[in-house]
Amino acid sequence: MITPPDRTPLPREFFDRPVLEVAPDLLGRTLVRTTPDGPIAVRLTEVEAYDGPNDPGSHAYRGRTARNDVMFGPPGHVYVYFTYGMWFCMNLVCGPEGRASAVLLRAGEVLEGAELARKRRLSARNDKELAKGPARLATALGVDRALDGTDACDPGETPLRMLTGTPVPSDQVLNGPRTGVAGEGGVRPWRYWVANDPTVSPYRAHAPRRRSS
DNA sequence: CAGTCGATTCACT
DNA sequence: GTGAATCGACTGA
Repeated sequence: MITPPDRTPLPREFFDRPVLEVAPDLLGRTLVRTTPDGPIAVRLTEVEAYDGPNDPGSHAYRGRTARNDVMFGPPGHVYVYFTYGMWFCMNLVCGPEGRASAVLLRAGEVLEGAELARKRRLSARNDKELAKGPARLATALGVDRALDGTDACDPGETPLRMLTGTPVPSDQVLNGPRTGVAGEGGVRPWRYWVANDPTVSPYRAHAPRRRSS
């Protein structure tokens, strides 16, 4: 249940800060996806920071391309990418504009619209797994490339909005190496999660794939 | 223009 | 714990 004070949209200034400041501050916030069937609301419990120009793990590390274009735009917009041939993951762009930094939304607790999320996440064995992992989160919310570039700060009838929610006190925020990131970029401790939260995804190191033939 | 591999998930052993 | 699924963005020739 979301109470009125927590329904306030996060202002753009919230995202117009260094990504390492924004990432932990997003924990406990509410992400709302509006669909024709109704809203789905998620409390964020796990995120990862990607800092464009300095970060070998970032999609923006090698410059602007058609795919990562949104990362180079204004803060507060949603960057959605397609990966492993079947999944989508979503990020929120941080400031300053043009730096191409963003926060990957990795997991959350479904607060509202669980019936809708379950229909999209048939393999989930319980509700804790509905949004436990970045692609699962996007799937549960019905987020795909059509939402790439959406302004999450727009107070109007946007399909996706970030609300104030209930920020997590910093003594309940843990951090560590990023999940699945190759090379030296992986060791940066820029993954943040809520301590002892059952919806946080398990850590996995980057797994290099065997060559075919 | 072909080769490589990914900010992952799921089914199985 | 291991491997398959699946496709398109990016790279380098």
